[in-house]
Amino acid sequence: MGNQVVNLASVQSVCQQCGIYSLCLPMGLQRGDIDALDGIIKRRRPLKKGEHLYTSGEEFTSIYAIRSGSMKSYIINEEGEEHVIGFKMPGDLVGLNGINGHKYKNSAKALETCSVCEIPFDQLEALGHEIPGLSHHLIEIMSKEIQDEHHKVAMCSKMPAEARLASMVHTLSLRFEERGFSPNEFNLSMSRNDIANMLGLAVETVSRLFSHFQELGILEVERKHIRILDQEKLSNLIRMD
Amino acid sequence: MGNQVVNLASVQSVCQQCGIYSLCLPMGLQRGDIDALDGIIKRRRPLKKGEHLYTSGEEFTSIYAIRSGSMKSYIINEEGEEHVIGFKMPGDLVGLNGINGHKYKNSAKALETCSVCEIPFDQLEALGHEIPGLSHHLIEIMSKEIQDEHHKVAMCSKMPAEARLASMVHTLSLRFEERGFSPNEFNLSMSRNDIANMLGLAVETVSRLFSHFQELGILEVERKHIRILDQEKLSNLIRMD
DNA sequence: CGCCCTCTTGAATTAAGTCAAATAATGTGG
DNA sequence: CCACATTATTTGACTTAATTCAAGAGGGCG
Repeated sequence: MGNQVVNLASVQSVCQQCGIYSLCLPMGLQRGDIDALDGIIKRRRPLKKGEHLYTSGEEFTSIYAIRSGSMKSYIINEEGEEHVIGFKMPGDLVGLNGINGHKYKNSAKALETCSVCEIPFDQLEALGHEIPGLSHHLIEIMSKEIQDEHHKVAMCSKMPAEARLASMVHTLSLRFEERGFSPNEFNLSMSRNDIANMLGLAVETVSRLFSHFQELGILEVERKHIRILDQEKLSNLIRMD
Repeated sequence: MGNQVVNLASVQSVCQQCGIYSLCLPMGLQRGDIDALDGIIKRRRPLKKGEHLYTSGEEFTSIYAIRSGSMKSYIINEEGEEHVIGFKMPGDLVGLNGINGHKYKNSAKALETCSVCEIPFDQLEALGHEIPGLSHHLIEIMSKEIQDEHHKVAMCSKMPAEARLASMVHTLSLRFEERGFSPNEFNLSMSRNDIANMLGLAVETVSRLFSHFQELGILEVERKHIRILDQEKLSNLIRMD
C-alpha cells in the first residue's frame, strides 16, 4: 500500500504490452496515438467457454478486439438454425457489422476462455477525428473484412468438400503463423460441427475428410490437435477439383 | 454562346438531381455537404456493356457509385476461373475492397451501358475530416456490405439450389423496389451463367429451376424478363429445404 | 464410474453435376 | 438486310459427390 518509485518513461499502454497489437487496431499508429486509443479501451472480465460477447439483435455500442482465446461468429436464420460465419482469433475485431443499423447482426461466442478489449464505437469515432490515421485504419480493416468475405463466398459456393476443408486448415495455419505460433501444429478450438457448419458440409463429411487427409499423409489429426505434414499437398488440394 | 440569366438558387448539385442519391453515398448529408461531396466526384463517360470499370490487381485510387445500369463484381482464382461475387445496381458503391492494400481485389464489369460516379478516395477521406457525417456514413456502408456478405456466405454454403435461386430473385426484387421500380416485374441484366456462377450452381440447374418455378406458378420467366406471380410462395422456398 | 455428447465409420439415398443434343438468340461480314 | 457463325438457354439421361440414416467408439464431466 506504500508509495513506490515509478519510472514514468517506462509506463507503456496496455496495447503496447499486448503481444498482438501489431495485428490489431493500433497497427501502424504512433506511440502517442496508441496511448490515446488505449485510453478509451475497456478491459472486461474474461469470457468463459460458451459465453456470448454479444448476440444478434442487441444494441450496438462497441466493437471488440480479441486479446486471447478464440470465438465463433454466427447468425441464426428464420428457422432457428445456426450458421457459423467464421472463427476469430487474437487481434481480430468483431462486431463491425453492427455499425449499420446500431444493432449487432450476428452473435459472438467464446470457444474457450477469452479476453477481449471493448472499444466504445462513439468514442472511437470521436478519436478518429483527432487521429486521422485511426479512422483510415478502421476503414482498411473493414475493407479487408469485405475482401475476406468475398473469398469465403467464392470458396464455399464453388469448391468441392475436400478443397473447402483444405482451404480452411490452410487459412488457419497462416493465421496461427501471423500470430507467432507454429503454422504446422495447432489445436482447433472449434468442434467438428462448427467446422462443418461454416463450410456448408455435414459433420460426417468433415470427419471422413480428416481421416482421408491423414491416409494421404497430409495431416496428422488427433482429436482437436492438427499437425500439417505436407503443406504443399494441402495447397494442391485447394486448387484441384 | 451568349450570356444567360441564371437563377443561382436553382442550381443543384448533380448528386441532388440524381434519382437515387438517397440510397447512395450522399444519403443523410446536409445540402451544403452534398455539394462539397459533389465537388470531388468525377463523372466519366458511360461504360458500354462488357467494359471494365477496374480489374483485379489494378492500383486503387477511387471508389465508384453506380448511377445507372448494372455491373457484376467477380474475382479470378488461381486456375483462371471466374467467381461472380455479386451484382451491383444504381446507388451501390463498388471498389471498397481495394482500400486495403491499395489494389482492387476484384473486377467490375458492365452488364449493360452504365454510368458511374468516380470518387477519388484520398479526396473523400480528406473531406471526411471536414464532414464527420460523411466518414461515418462510409463506415456504415462498409458495415452493411460486411453484413450482406455474411448473409451470402450463409446462403451459398447451406441452402439447397432451389432456395438459393429463390433467395436471389427475392433479393433482386427488394433492390428494384428500393430504387423505385416494380418489385414484381423486372429484367435480369446478367446471364444464366453469371447467376449460376454466383450461386455456386451449374447453368443447367438454374435453367431447370426457372422452369420449375414457372410450373409452380411462382414466376413467369421469359428469357431475361422475370415476373413474380407469388411473392409468398417465393419466400417460402427460401425457408424450406 | 457412468452418462452424455462428440466424433468416426459404413451403407443407402439423393440432390446436383456432367455430358449430350436441340433450340433460340445474337452478332458479323458481305 | 440476309445468311451464316457463334453463343446462350433449355431439356433429357446418366453419374457422382455429398447427405442422411444408422450404429458404434471415444472422451470428458458431474
